Amino acid sequence: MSERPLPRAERRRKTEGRILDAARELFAEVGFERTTIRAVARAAEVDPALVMQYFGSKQELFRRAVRVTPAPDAGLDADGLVDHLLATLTVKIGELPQGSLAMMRSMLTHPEAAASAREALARQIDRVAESIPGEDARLRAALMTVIMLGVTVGHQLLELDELREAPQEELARLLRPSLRALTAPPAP
Amino acid sequence: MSERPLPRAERRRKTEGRILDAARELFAEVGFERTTIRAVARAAEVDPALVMQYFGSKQELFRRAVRVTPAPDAGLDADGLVDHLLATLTVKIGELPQGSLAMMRSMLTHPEAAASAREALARQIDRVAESIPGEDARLRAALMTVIMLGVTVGHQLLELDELREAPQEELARLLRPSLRALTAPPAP
DNA sequence: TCGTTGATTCAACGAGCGTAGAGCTGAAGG
DNA sequence: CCTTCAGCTCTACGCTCGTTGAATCAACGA
Repeated sequence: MSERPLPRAERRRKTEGRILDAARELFAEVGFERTTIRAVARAAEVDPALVMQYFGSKQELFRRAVRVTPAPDAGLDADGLVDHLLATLTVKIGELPQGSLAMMRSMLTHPEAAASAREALARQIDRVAESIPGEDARLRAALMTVIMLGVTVGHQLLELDELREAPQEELARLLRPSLRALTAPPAP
Repeated sequence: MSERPLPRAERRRKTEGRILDAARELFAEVGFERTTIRAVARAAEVDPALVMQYFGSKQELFRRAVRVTPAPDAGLDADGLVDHLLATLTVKIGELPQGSLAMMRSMLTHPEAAASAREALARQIDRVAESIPGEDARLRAALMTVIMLGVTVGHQLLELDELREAPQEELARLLRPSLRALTAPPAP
């Protein structure tokens, strides 16, 4: 059997990665409160104390695990924006970065996750608002954002049958008019 | 000072009510996990053991506290339905029954709250689906429901500034076209 | 080769939790 | 007035959690 001893640095990197993966998965599945350091350690096949040594606290582990990548997208016109949002939804359905799921799972019950979610949503609202014209663009952008939030929560976290069973393109097709309705100021 | 000793039955009723009110408030504010029996007891000015005596377990206290009133509404046509949903939103903004908030707060992290939320949403989807025509009525009803869910979560639980600042009628006005877009099958 | 250092584990602490059972107290009822 | 009993409190058990400091072990540098 080849028992090549890994170099120290690489070993450390891999272990830390295993811990972070395990943490992300558990946080996404059951949220911050129900995820225990001990369970993370077990899943990563590591001693609980090691998790503390590497990350200092459960809070910090959560912070590191849910680091959400801030969606790099350029300026779009209103129609392109809607397509972009719906595409995001499609991605989400397939395999939304687990870090985001972890944050969303905990955002209603964990103060820091809530703050983090508010921040991420505010960024998204800003981006959307830039792409749509009209007076109350920010408010309409917020509504578009929480609509996407509702769909994602219902689909990914609550796992509603009706949404689970529908193919992704169908969801996008049905949702498009609802989002478009918010890209321009409504007729009085 | 009038120190009229209350009759035993009434005293009991009032105490139980105080406990349930305190529980509802705490569950709505911080969710199931972070709400402790001890904190509920403190808020109700009662001994923790009494809470157990009355409700048997924290789980059962939660069940009793979040009993959600199942919205009595009759058959409506599509337009009436949209107005009804938006009116619900308006009510929610003012003072949504705290039991519902408590359930929603915990639905992502507490298994039983999740089941309860799924059930409530399924009922709502059924009711909405009955009022709209067309082939994939159920799916469209589900989307309308999660849209309302998203708005409520963003507004009531995450307390997004953009939604908090807007008057309720404005929200309803902007949201109406998005919901209407789902009451009929879309043009191919 | 050998001491050093960093990765990893062991064992335990202190706190907070849900919960249980015995005990107290004053209204109810004869 | 005295007994009874329901409403309520006191005290404590057992468990799990996050966290810590010492101990172990293997890779590294000289």
